[in-house]
Amino acid sequence: MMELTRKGEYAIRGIVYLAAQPDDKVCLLSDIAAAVDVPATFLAKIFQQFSKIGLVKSYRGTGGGFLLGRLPENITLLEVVEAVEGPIIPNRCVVGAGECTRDLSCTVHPVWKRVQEQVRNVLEGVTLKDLAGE
Amino acid sequence: MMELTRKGEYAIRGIVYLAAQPDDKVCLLSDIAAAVDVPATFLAKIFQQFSKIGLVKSYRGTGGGFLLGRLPENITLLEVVEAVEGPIIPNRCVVGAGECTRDLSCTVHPVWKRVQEQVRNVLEGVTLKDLAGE
DNA sequence: CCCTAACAAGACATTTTTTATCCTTTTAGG
DNA sequence: CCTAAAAGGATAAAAAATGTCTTGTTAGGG
Repeated sequence: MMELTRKGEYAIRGIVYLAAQPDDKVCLLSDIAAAVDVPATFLAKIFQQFSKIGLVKSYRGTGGGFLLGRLPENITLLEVVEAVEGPIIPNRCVVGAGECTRDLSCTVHPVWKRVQEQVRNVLEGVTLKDLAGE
Repeated sequence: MMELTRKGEYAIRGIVYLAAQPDDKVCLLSDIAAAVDVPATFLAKIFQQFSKIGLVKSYRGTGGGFLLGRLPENITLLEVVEAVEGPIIPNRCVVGAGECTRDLSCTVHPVWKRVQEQVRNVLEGVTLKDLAGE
């Protein structure tokens, strides 16, 4: 339970690799994929998602590639994970009122809410700088 | 991400229902299923898992059915969830040494470990008595 | 202006997991 | 024995995860 998918793992590996590169080095997708051992086509999809929300910047054409959208210390693990896995929702109930028909009587509800908060807290407290190790 | 499956939801609903019953009332699976709005055949599988590890007791034949294996205050939500969803493992790495080849270099590892602990803590702090409301 | 390098985007295919259902077997009571 | 009820195994349908392929777009360099 609560397992990160491959996609999530790949996403983290890929962006942590970027974070570990010299500041404005532009990296080829193919190089990143090879370095972190992820299928290049799959990683492409992941980085496209990152690109859309500005987690990474991308350049096309000759000399193109990827680099981090912000400073590593300003990108949290939470952002990375939620970017590819969607919001952290341990239970459908947590989403919001109305989604859970047994809303009022549902005593489990607040428990999942707490789980959600705890997890988010941990992930929010870790930046790519931490993960890249300086 | 981190979403409980239907099975998990059903499991909780089912066993919380049991916990809310008078102490040694034996409940029919069909009644429980109807009450908590879960397919009876599916709930049967879930309760079989519960039964194997003693979370519930079952009796066959006429007058048979299910009741809680222990007092509601002695069964934690963690047990219930792990019984049907397996151990709480946010990331394959956390399982143990050797499972993750990039073990040593994996800076993400300890983060997931912390997530795991936080989640387990929350779920362990809630009992079926809490959930059944008295 | 064209050719090539590189990412973007969408459609498609495969595999695994989830979500069931059904049938047969076992156990127990009456 | 006959019926009630759970146990267990096999199977099936649907959804999600995982990956691939093809085509489009953008940019640089001769």
